[in-house]
This record gives sequence, structure tokens and C-alpha cells, in this order.
Amino acid sequence: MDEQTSEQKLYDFWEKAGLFKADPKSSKKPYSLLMPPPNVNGDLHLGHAMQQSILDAVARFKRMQGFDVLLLPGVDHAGIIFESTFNKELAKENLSKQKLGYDSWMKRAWKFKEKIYNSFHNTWTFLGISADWSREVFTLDPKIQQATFVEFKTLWEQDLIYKGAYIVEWCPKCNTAIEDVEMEYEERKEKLYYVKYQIQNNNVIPAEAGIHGSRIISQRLIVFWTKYGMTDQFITIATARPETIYADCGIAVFPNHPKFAKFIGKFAINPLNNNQIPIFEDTRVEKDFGTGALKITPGHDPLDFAIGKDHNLPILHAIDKLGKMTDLAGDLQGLKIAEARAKVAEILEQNGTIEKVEEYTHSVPVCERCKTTVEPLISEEWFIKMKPLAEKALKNLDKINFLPKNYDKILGDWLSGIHDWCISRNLWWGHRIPIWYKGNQIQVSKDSPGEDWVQEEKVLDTWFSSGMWPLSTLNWPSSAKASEGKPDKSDELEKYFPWDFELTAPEIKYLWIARQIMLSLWFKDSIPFKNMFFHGTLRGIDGKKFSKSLGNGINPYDLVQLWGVDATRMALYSYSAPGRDGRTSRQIIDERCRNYRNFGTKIKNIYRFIYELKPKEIATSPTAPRNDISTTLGTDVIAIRQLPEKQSHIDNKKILEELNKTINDVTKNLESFQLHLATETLYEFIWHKFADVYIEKSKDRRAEAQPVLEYVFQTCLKLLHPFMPFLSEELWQKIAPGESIMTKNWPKTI
RNA sequence: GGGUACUUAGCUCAGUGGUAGAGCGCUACAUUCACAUUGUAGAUGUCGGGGGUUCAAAUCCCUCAGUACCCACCA
Repeated sequence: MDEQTSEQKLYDFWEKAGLFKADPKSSKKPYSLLMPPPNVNGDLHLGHAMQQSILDAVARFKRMQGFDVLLLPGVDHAGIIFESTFNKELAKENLSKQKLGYDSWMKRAWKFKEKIYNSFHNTWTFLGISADWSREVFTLDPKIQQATFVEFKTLWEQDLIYKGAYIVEWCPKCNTAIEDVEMEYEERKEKLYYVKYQIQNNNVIPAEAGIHGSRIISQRLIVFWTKYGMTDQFITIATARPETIYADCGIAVFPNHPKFAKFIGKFAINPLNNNQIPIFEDTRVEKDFGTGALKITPGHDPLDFAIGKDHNLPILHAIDKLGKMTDLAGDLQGLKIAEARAKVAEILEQNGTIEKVEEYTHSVPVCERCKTTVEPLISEEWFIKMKPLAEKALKNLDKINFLPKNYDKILGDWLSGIHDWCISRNLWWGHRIPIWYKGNQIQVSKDSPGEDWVQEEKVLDTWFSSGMWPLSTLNWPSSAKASEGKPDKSDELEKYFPWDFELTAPEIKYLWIARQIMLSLWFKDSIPFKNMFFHGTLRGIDGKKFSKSLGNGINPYDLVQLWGVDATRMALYSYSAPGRDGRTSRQIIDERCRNYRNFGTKIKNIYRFIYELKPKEIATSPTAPRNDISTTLGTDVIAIRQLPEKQSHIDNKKILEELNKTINDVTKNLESFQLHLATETLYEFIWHKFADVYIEKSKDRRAEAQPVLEYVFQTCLKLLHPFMPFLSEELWQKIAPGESIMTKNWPKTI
């Protein structure tokens, strides 16, 4: 507990001294790091702690190297996940979106957001993150609202935004569209019906068959076919959802189907309503599934929707948003899906169009909240045409240094096969789409264009705003305009963009990273960041992801309480190899933390030995703190190093050479963001070379060794500072009261 | 189905062409010494299997097997 408060004190000291602040007016070269904004949906977990510790180490390193460092923090409103989390909270009080209504729901949502926000700040502070808090941004802040609006308006004016039909997953019970993340999959045993569709023969369809009539007397079909010798004149399809047959609009078969190819271009007859539906080829139909023919129901299936779109089929709905049959189903209108399915099966059985029924186990998407089977439904949504943006990104991908390297190719592949981005969401939490309607008129506007204009109810996809994060956090577009007028050196966008360093978890490489690259190039004609670091994911010991529901998460706060911040950070760096996942458990992470806690203790003892237990006869040596102790000492040590062999002890030369090597290695490893190697090098040098060997042997010749002891130790503190900020600062201030190690220069070799 | 990685000491992982490494654990010894949150010494591995390239392969290539993740899909 004592340690915690002393760390808090140091943190306050740094903040008050303004050491975290970037200075756009500074003449120093800029180095900018963008914090990936965590989602406001719960406490920060161990993965966040690792991510932020990496970020902080790089920032502290660059500051000491003499850069004007901007580490810009922020938080993402995270539409879907936030709403889902928040609505679950409300459910505990037996409340819901519907019950509260828009205004009071929103009020409570902001309060909930504040609560999470505060917990984020605690975590950042106790981890020692040296971000410039005066510039902190939330994705719903006014300036981000403005940037998002300009983003939308520009794309709209460039004719890249359009409204189109789109399949959304609809939960009939919650009466809302739900997102992938809100879906679960359940293994269900269902029946797979093989249904025969008669082929229409233009020549021989007698009126008596009733094909053109209202509803055929189904039982008579088979009799009829047999009578006219047409028993092989049909296509069989397999379906698990026969009730959707009412909305069938076509039948697709895979190319060169041995049995069905001859029917291409003809029409099939819907066995439920006798509609004539076209038969055509499509490569998306799988040869080996079902019969190789697929009924196309664009209103109720995403694949069918896509196929239907390409073949200009209409979109019909047999099921409505409440999960009930529509008027398309005739007598079955109003029935629930399950009832309708049973009825349809009966009808098909009666009219002899069922070839066979198979037991069939497959996973069915269900709503995570109410476990109701989710129904795909067509809905009107907003899209961006991505092709031109992706093409520009593809051309510039090689300008970004990806770690690990192969992400260049992974993102490239994705960009090459890009499809349009659906940017609208049926949520309340987010940026409202700035579209206004009045009758048939449409306008893009931030505020109401006047009386009787109604705003689009949907909000924008979270990634639509966070995709602009690299620009909007630096006050784009207003600063862009300012700089167009007359160049101003203090302009922050010009100074800090593109960002020098960005890092994130690999699972959002497409959702976030690819979009940032596309949007930055589109709006600013520049890559958003120069170095893109994908860290690994911390997983459970079984290799599976940590998750709240499994309860296998590890709270960084617990570790910090037990082992201290610096030790926890060091343990996390040991997992920070780019792109490498780490398996861990509370026990294993504790082992590592304990090891680094011991390392910290070792360092404190080295300090005690060198400074507090300095023999009296050298107590007045010229190594007492001055303005810059390291410079002064460095001179002394250089002198020692340059002494001829006989006068300078061989151990001195050896340790100074090894220190040089350590400085080089640590610097190189930090420059290439290999923090796991940097910390390992330091650990090895300080403990096993400096303490175990040099210090031990120096005891016989203490006075002579003292300048070297001090020099090596001070250099180590500086090298250690990016990783163990608190311990290094605490000891530095004991050596040089009133100074901060943060303001010292990064060590150079001598 | 498409993609990406991983497989090295009992465990968790580094190392990516030149005599197998760390931490934890294990064994033995030491300890009034800055530090037992310690020190010294030690044991433990055909670097997933098989094949190839090379003077030389844990490291490069091919192949098989297992594991995990990402994306898509499940008529």
C-alpha cells in the first residue's frame, strides 16, 4: 500500500510538471503515438494493460531521445457493444430501451459511460501511462461529431454513399436488428426437406392443371405429371425452412449440373403458390450440398439475397418482423414460423412434392439475449462504395512499416477483395446519420434544415468515426482548413500527422486499421501512421481467449496491488513480441511478476550498496549530484576508460564495454519495438553481469570502482525508465533530488 | 470452405543458417558480506513426425499431424 501511494505521488509530480504534455510550439522533432481508444463497455483487462504499457514505453523512450512526444489518449463509444452491455444492466432493474424511451435512456447511458470512463482513468494512472491528458478525446465529443459529419458529407458529395437493401439479422422477440457480436450459435436437430418443383413446359400446360389459377389442388399434381409423362420434369431442392417457399423467386443450379442443366432458362413452378420462377446457373451454389440446386429466397437469406441481386430477382417476404407469416402465405398468414413450417410440410406431403426428409444437425444463429432463432430480413441500410478507397490504400500500403511484416499482405488481400461497407446501425448510441427527409426530399445536414424535416433514425457504424481517429483527434477538418489558408507551423495536424506509432490487437485489423488507412489516404492523401504494431493476444492456458462469460480474465489491478506496477509492466513486456500470442494463467503471470518484483528489489539493493553504503573515505568524491550528474560522471568514466591497461582495472573496461553493448542493444530493440528483447537484455546485464560479477569483485577496490559503479547504475536507471518508470524515477530522485529522470537524455555509448 | 500463426527443458516462452537459451520448478552446497525477494554449482531437450536444399538447419523449402485464432458460410 505504501508503494502504491509513493507511485501515485510520482505520477502527480510528473503531471504537475507538465512532463506528459506535447508542445506543438517546441522546436524539437515530433514523435506521435495514438492510443487505440478502448471500448466503453467494462474495465480494462490484462490485454489492455499490455497494450498501454507498450505504448508508454515507446513514448518515454522517445521523450528521453529528445523528441516532442505526443501520446494522445481517447475512448471509443463502441455502439453495439456498449448498447448490449448497457441494456443488460438495465434488464437487471427490469428496464429496457422501449420502457425508458429515447431521452431518459440516453441520459442514463451517459451516466453509465461516465462510470466506465472513471475506471479507465484509474487504470491508466496506476499503470503510469504518460499520455497528454489535456488532449483526451471521446468519440462522441463535439469535435469528433464535426469530423464525422464532414466525413459523411464529403463522401456523400463524392457520390460514394448510397442507400441499399441489405440483409440484417432480426430477432423477432426483441423486435430489433441484431449484430454478429450479439448472436450465438446453437446446434439444432432439424429436418431437411427435399422438395420437387415441377418444370413449366410452355407447350403442354393445360388449363386443367390450374397452373394459372389461384391455388392448385395440390394432390392432383403427381397424377397430372404422370398423365402427361412429365415425371422427370422437375428439380429437387433441399431446404430446412420450407415456410419460406412462399417467397421463392428463382432456382439456381451449379454450372453444368448433370441432371438440371437442361432446365436452365426455363421456369419452375412454386409448389405452394404456383408462381413461375426462373431457373438459372450460379457458381455460388455448392455442387455437393443438397441436390446441387438451390431455391432462391432473397428476402430471407443472405446468400440468396446476393444471388438474387445479381439476377435481378424481386425481394419477397413470407415472414414479417414479428416472426409471423405474411399475406404471401395465404391461409397461413399470421402463423408463427414453427407452426407454419409444420403446416407447409403437411401441404407438401399432401401434394406429393416431398421427395424425402432427412434428419439434419446444423448450427442455427440465435439471439444472445433471448435465445430466439434469428431471422434474416431485408432492410434498407446505408453503404459506402469502397472500391476507390481500397485501391488508393493498396497503392500506399508499402509505406507503412507493419509488425509483424506479413500484415502488409494480409491487409492487401482483404483490400483487394473489398466489398461495400454498411455504415448504418439500428442503434441509439452513436453518431446519428446526418440525413434529413421531407417527403421525397433528402438533405445532408448537421442540424435540422427547417420545419417538417425528419432525421434518419439510424446511427453510424462505430468504425465510421473511429476510422477517422488519426485525423479527427488532431482537429481535422478545422485545422486542415486553417493550414490551407496560410501555413502555420504550430498547426498540430501538420506537425503530428501521420502518426509515428500505432498499435492494436490483430482482431480489428480490418474493422479499424484497414479503414484508417483508407480514410486517411482519402481525406488527407497520406498514410495514417508510419509504424503499425500488432501485438499478440493474451489467452488462457488452453489457448482460448479470455472472456467475461468464462470468468478466466485476470484483472491488472490485482497484479499491481500484489507486485507493483513496474513488475507487472515487466511481466507484460515479456509477452509483447509482435504478433505472438501468450498463454497464461493467474499462476503463471504471478510467477513472472514475482520474478520482476525481485528484480526491482535487486535494483534497490544495488542502489543501497553504491550510495548509502559508500565507504567514508570516498564520501566526498566528485560524484555528488550536480546539474546533470550523468554528464559529469560520464566525463570521469570516460577518463577511467581511457587509462592505460595497468591503471584502469580490467573489470572496469569490461563492464563499460558490456554496458556499451547493452545501450546499443536496448536502443536498437526499442527502435524496432522489440520490447521483450530490450527488457531481457537489461535484466541479464543488471543482475547477472553488473550485480553478480562486477559489484562482487569491486568490493576489494571500492574507491577506485566508485565512479564506474555510479555511472553504470545511473545509465541503467535511464535505460530502465521506459519499462520501470516508477522505480527508476524514485531512485533517480534520491541521487539527484528535485530532478526527474524523464527529462534526462537517453544514454549514449562511451 | 478461405486465410494466418504456432508446435523448442516438467510449465510459460525467447532465439530464425554456424558449439541448444531465459524465467519458474527441480538437486546440492553456501550465507553475521547491498540483497534469502540471495549467491554458487548442477541435472533435464533426437528444437512435433517425415523428406529436401546446404560444408552446416530449431532456423530455408516441401509434406504430414496436432493446436489456436481471424474471415466467410452452413440451402
